[in-house]
Amino acid sequence: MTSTAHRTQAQRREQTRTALLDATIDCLVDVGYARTSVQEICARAGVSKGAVQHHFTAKAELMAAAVEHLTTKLRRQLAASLDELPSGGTGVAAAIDLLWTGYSGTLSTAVTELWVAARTDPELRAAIRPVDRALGRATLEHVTQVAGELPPERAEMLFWLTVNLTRGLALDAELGGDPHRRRQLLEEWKRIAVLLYQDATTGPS
Amino acid sequence: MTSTAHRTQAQRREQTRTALLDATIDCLVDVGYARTSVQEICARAGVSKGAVQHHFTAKAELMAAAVEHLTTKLRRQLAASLDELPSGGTGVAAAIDLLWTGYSGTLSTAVTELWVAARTDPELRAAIRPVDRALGRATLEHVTQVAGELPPERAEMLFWLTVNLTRGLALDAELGGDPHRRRQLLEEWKRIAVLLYQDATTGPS
DNA sequence: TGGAAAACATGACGGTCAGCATGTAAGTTC
DNA sequence: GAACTTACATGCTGACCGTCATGTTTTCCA
Repeated sequence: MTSTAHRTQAQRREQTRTALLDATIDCLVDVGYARTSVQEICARAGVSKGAVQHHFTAKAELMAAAVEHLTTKLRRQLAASLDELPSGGTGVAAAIDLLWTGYSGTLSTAVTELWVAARTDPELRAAIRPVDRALGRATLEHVTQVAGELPPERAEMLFWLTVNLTRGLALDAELGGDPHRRRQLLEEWKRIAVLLYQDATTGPS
Repeated sequence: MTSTAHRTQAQRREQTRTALLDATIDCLVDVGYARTSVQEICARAGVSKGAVQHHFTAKAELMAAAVEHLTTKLRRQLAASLDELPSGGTGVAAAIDLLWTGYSGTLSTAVTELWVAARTDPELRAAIRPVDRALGRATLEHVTQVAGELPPERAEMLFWLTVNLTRGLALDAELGGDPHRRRQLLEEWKRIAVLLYQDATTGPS
């Protein structure tokens, strides 16, 4: 951790800025969007309300910045779990596992909070949509890179099915659904996906 | 609509109570959980804050009651769309459509709001869990009744996969994702499910 | 080395929130 | 029809919210 002695202005700025954004994410995960107040955020970040005022003109702007911060973090995490995979395309099942770990972590929990909040907040929604779409495309690329050679149309279908299923499962997990059943469902889906993969490569219907 | 003249006490009570609960649901759908205040609710219900105070000791209790109100409404809606189906088991695809319409309406939007809020609110969570589990079981029964004769284990698997996929799709819909793609994904999933159904009946792996 | 500028802290303001005390009207009971 | 209970309305209170005006510290530059 960088010391507090003799930091350049850019360093100071960047440091408290990321501290604020990280604190915002923590807040979303811990207390939810409804109770994510500026006071709570800067309490966790260890700065004053004046600081957040200096960096972001309004709370909405902070949230918009948090969205970007979140997606870059998610992308980084995705890349990291990609590196951990055994080399070479390890198939559809591995790709699905990848997506599940990506969509079931704390970062995605924060994303879900923002998503649901954005439904009734046009400003936040406008901030989220492009970033999320970009993340989706990037993830699709990374995943197809792992999944092996599928017909691109079929791969995209499988990807979006998996993403939406995973999001649903993540929601279930958030509310303390049965983890065993989730595991079972995911395994079943992997079986199905592999089966479909064979269909698509050996003989398209 | 019942007139306001000469209502019995029980009628008065029930009337404003449901008015409050309906207003709560409207509020959740329109402005989201974060901005669902007691004032806003009783403004929509056309009653005063004293009324909600009289019926529910605290806001949390109102929300808990709203959860029950919601699930009973959902159950009613499910039964209604069941009646609209052509008689006899119309297969897996019809069952999936049924689930999709159930999970993509405004009622489910409200449920999602409460769900996400409940993640960080133990009290609300405790109120939701049992009711939601009961709804899940009831829905499973109704759906299997439509889906035709599947091995019960297989049917339950398909059911939960569909539910979670549908919830993910509903989330996507809430944020203004591409409706065409959602339709496409749902059709694809129906194709897959029917395929699996054949597998399960003709020859289990 | 001293002044300008950026980064941050402090305190206050208007507004809204949930909860409560108290008052009023409608229905019930005798 | 009068006492009584229930259903609801009104108005207040303390707390918290986001925002802003103003002061203080830190870095930068000449």
